Amino acid sequence: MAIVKTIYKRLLQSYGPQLWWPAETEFEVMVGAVLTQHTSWTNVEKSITSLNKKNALHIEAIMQMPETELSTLIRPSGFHRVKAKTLISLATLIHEQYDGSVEKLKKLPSNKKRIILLGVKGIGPETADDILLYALNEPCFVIDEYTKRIFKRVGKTPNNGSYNSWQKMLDKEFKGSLNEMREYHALLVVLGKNHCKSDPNCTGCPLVDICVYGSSHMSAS
DNA sequence: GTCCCGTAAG
DNA sequence: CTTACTGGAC
Repeated sequence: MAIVKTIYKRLLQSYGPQLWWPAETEFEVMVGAVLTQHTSWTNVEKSITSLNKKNALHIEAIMQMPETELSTLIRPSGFHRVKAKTLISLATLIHEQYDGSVEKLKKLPSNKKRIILLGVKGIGPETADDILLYALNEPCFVIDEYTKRIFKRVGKTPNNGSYNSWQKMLDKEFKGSLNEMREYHALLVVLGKNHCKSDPNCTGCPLVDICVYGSSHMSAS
């Protein structure tokens, strides 16, 4: 079986369904996707909690909130000034162009949705794909640092290292349902946190035997 | 001091 | 390509 499918099966078997994204609403998924940029999820949770306490985890509240107040609320997530601008731009876009309805956004063709998201300053390809996958029901491969690191070590790398070439390579080899695409990204993140860190910990990794890096780093120890 | 589910700007 | 953006956990 092709390596990309094999890895999915292994990870699902090892870790079970992850049922991502952890959020109450689709807009909350979007907020979380922005806040978790280069930031650990535990810090994002602090921000989400603060926003919830202010009853501010919805489009109108974010849109109307003074930038300084919002940036204070999301402080634990880091890059808070930049991220506050991004969240206000995103909320304003949905409010003004789509009647404040995520459902309207969702109904647009997938390529258009992606272009719209990428048009928001502060939303790049990874965040756009997170939002497409977990908020707008659009199956796609999210290419984050974990994904690249894991597939590089396993021995599966695209011709050039661009975001698009990674995505094309993986989308081509794994045509999954929406739910499977959601699970795959979640499972790769779990593997990245548990084993495939920048300083790798191959002991107990469910992929050691099929990983180029893992195979050459387990014998000696 | 290093690492977090990055992005924009120079 | 490099650097700025930022704070919290370990």
